[in-house]
Amino acid sequence: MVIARVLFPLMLPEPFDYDVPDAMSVVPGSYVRAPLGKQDRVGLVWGLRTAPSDRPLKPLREVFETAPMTDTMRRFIDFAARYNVAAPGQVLAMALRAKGGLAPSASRTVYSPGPQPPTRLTPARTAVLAAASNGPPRVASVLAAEAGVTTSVVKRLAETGALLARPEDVDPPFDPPDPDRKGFDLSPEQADAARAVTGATGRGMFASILLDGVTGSGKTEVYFEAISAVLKADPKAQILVLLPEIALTQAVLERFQTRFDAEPAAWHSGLSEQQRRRSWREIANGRARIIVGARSALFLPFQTLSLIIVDEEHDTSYKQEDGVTYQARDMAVMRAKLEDAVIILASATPALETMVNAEQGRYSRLRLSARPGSARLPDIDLIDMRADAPERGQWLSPTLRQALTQTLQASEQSLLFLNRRGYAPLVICKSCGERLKSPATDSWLTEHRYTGRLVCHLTGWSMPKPSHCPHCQAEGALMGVGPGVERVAEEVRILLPAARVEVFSSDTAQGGTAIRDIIARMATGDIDVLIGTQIVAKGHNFPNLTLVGIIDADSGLQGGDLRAGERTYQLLSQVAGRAGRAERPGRALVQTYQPDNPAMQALARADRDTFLAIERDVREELQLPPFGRMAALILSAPDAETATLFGRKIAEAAPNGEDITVYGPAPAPIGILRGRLRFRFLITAPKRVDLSAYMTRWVAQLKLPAAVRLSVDIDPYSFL
DNA sequence: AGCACGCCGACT
DNA sequence: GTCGGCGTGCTC
Repeated sequence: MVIARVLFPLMLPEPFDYDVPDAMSVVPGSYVRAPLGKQDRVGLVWGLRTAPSDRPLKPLREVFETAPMTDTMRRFIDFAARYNVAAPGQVLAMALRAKGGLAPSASRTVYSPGPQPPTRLTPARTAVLAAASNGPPRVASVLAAEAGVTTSVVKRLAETGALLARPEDVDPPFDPPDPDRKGFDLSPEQADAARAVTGATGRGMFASILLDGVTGSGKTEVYFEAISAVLKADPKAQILVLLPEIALTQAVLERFQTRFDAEPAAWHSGLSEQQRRRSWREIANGRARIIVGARSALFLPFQTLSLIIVDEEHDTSYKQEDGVTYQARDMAVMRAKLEDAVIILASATPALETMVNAEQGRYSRLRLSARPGSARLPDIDLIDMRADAPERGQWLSPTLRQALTQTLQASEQSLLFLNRRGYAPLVICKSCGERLKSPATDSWLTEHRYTGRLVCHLTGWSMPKPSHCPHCQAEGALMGVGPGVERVAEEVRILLPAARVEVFSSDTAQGGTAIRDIIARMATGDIDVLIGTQIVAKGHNFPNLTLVGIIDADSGLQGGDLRAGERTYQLLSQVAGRAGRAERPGRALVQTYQPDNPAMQALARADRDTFLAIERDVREELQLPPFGRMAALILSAPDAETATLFGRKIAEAAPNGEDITVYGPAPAPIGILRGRLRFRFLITAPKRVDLSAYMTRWVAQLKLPAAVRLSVDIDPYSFL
């Protein structure tokens, strides 16, 4: 008998076996319905084999007509599951996220003017015919409502032939894009880049290209040329354009519409169920040619994926943080490789990982320089904190204080960047000089005024701020030393009592809604001074923002978060992008104690490549990504005792691995989520180690109660 | 992910 | 005495 191995879009460890009825024809990749427990569920045939049945199997119920998923896509799902330490079914679920996409499109009857002249013209009939001859074919109820009559008039007219009734898909195919439509005239530089890109697509082989060009240099026009060439070369080719979710606006979709004279298939979280179903069906059946989507679009079951474009490839929103965690940009490169497709990574401020890949020859690199008159970097001034020192107990230099005051007076916005959560990164006793440390490690405790606790960011341990020094018992002698975002906010509020000041860190804004809310208020001008950790450097557009202050560039450029330096640079570039457009020069003030440091100098000169080269060397020396590997293991539990207990058990269960270091458990960056406590392990390893396999081994052997949940994050992004 | 089984609190 | 809470385990 023929046995089908069926993978369900569920968190199951492996595919299940089913009997294929004789009359049914299935191939690997077929979408099927199969009984699972009490119910029928949709699954995917992962493999077929002919074998005698060793035990009774349930039969498949139904095969869907949707084109089978390609072998390549199934290999990609297996790869993504293994790499990101997820069940294949969880990854499959991302590919099938469209309810009703497997059923053929529903159809409805629409009416347009018919061949026969109307007989027995009544006022009601005249009104319907007038409505029908005006505009596209519509359903009876709409037509009748417009004419102010009932649907029976429409139906009768259709019977006489005065109206033509025609079935129409509720989810119609997308119009084919026109590849011959002329785009903008390209500058010689753009034309060169376009030629290089179309040369790569023409070979029909895997190629990865970094399109490195500043804002306004015409990256979009270049990749439009590549899309056009691919559309022309292969009438079946599908093209995926990934964008950060916040960039996926109607205006952006219209750019595609204008360029190719057809609406692209969109894929993002804001689609209605019907739009989602339509996009999915057309993509899965290979009919949708251009797909514009957010990161999750990468997991759609394309038939012939020939070109992938990852726009703003450095954007941190490509990193999926909950459920199955993945980095869509990196997965996209792998998918392109499996599909023998071309991938273009486009950015004005490429991620360091991408730059290293380009440097090592894994990506070829195309550069576009700025058009004259377009945005340029803001004036970046280094503030030498030794000469221009703040008052005792303050963190803002006189120069920065003055700039903040001026900016507020001009009714413009300021943003202060400090990569330290909480109020103060160190607490000491004024009386005896004791530095409060975490009991388990030697690391300092951070004071959080927001919660009134002292927290160890390394081990997760925390306590309410004591009133006496635990060492000398002196009362009220404990003092926070050094700046955190909470303390800088305090200082700004004293300096500018009239200003609306807001702190933006993972402690004050948890979850997408809170983050969007604060961004919206900044964008509409409801905030005068925003003080934030790395979370602010996420690629937002604040038109009235003209001053950026980097409080402690030295800490941004070393230690803490390994991407902080990069983000400092991206943040500055971002103010730049606006300065040109608003015709108002942006200004950046960078406070540093080492103005002669080469990285600082590069930053001040807006010399991106030197800046990144220095960053790169630091990472290489410390064997941090992309030169080493990292993973996080996040444990969540309903209460502190359970979390602590299992945190210890999980730590003990860590397998031995050569050169693998496990840190933790420490409190996760978002320590409490949906009422659950979260702790986190960090794992580092050299590049040659298969860290995914290590994490899989670790997690597989654990026996945990259902209340304790684990998730693995390969190459985590948030560290604080 | 569903759905059932199972063992402890307030109710017609 | 039951109804039902959601913790645990299974689904080819």
